[in-house]
Amino acid sequence: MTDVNNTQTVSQFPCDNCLRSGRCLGSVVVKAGADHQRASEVTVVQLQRGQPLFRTGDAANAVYVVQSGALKARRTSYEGDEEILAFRLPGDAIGLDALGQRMQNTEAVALCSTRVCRVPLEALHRELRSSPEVSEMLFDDVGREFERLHEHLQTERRPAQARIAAFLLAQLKRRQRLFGAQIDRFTLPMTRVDLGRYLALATETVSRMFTRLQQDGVISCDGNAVQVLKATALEAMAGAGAEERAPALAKAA
Amino acid sequence: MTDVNNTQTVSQFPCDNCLRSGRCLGSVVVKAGADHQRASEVTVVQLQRGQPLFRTGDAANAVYVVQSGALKARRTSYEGDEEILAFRLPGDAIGLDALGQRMQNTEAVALCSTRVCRVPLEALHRELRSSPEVSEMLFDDVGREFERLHEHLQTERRPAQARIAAFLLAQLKRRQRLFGAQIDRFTLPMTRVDLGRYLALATETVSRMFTRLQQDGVISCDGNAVQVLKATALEAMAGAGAEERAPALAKAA
DNA sequence: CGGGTTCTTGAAGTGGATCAAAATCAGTGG
DNA sequence: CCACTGATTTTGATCCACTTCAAGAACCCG
Repeated sequence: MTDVNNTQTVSQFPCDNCLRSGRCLGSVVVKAGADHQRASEVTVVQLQRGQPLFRTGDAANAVYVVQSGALKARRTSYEGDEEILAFRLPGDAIGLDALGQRMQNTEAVALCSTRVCRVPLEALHRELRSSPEVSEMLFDDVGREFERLHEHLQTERRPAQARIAAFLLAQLKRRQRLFGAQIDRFTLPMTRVDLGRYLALATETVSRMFTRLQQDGVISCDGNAVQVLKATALEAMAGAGAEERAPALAKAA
Repeated sequence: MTDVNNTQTVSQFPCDNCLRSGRCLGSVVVKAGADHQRASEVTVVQLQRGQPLFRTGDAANAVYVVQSGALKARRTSYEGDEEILAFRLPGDAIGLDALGQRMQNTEAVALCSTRVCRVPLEALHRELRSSPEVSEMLFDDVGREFERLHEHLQTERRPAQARIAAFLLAQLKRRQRLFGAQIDRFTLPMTRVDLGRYLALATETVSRMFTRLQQDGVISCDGNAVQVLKATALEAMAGAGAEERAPALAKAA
């Protein structure tokens, strides 16, 4: 099956190959439907790097949950260039911001090969009335997204170094939650440019901050592969901003 | 009736004295309840200037709708000072961001004498299942709030002048929608300090921008009473930022 | 191996923060 | 009605974090 956008609809059993099976909005809707002997209209969409899940202005007739891969939620600024509002990782809901809207006013683009679960609004509305689990899960996701936006707003008001530190920490914790392990290395799915557009920093500044974090021995990284060496130092920077930098700065002559 | 916080619960018929009667989340919940012969648990709360509707950490067991007056939604930044996430005017919902949460992670404080409609989450959940109007209205409010946050995020990435212009325009349009008339003057319920904390600008910068807007003849204002003289100029500034300022700048020697 | 992105590094310019201080305003009580 | 106190606002001068501009360097892919 292929839809207008050349996106692939993969399976009729959306949760079959999903890491988060049973713990996402999609799955509770599927389950609620099944309880009433309804065929699920929830489908899986496969995207390639750079491919949009939807564009600004598209009819907002579904919400989505990321199964694997990563996407960015973007907008176009007044000056005409890209602004990134969020990165979406497995388990994240997409499109909640269009709940009351007719149209999408953001654009969701895959950062790499990505699999997404599509939940039609119609099904969501219907199961919302039949199952308290659905409304609970929806409220959870909505609340989490508000919380993330509030945090992000706060982050953007802090100095560059703190923004990067906060971002890396968030990524780290996100992966740890996702894999349930104490990992310390991961690969960022987004470019420095994307990161700048998410954190409201010039690309050059992002780059400089990465360099600095490496010099200070807080992280080590090769391209987008990052290893966090001193999580506590990151936390300190994310919290405390630029008041005081790490002690390791006696090196220039 | 008086509750723990010294807030006054005023009436058993919450919509009686409300300008927005019938066009808000509270009223559809009341209506849905009434349809099932249920006594409404929706109540009205009266607040004085400076009085909190709820504090960070309070149990999140209700959402609210402003009937009259104004509030600010605040948080404490890492540095310990106030950050303002939103101003709430009549018709606005408060507390949607805590939908999936147990606790409030913001604080809502009245900016002046204010009347708020309290909708217990329990009632909301219940009527959500009985009435599609409720879920529709809720989704509307949630979507609008996401949209506002996205806009705000974009606004904060723009130069100071554009932020102030965008803010004033938003206020103007808000009042026009509220009163259904083409008004051009209104009184801001918040101080310059509050405004700075909302727009992520130093108070001094806010003040300077107001001065400049007056010098350029775009607005005229006496304290918090603002009159918009050239709405189109405001729009241009909100859109175009500081690339080019109004022509009237040949005055310094 | 060429040609495009993406990333890094350096030097210079600037918007807004910060510091400092005066001016205005809002109560409050004599 | 006015003097007094504290909060809010305004204005000026200085400073700095980040942007912008400019150029390499590294990477990636056909």
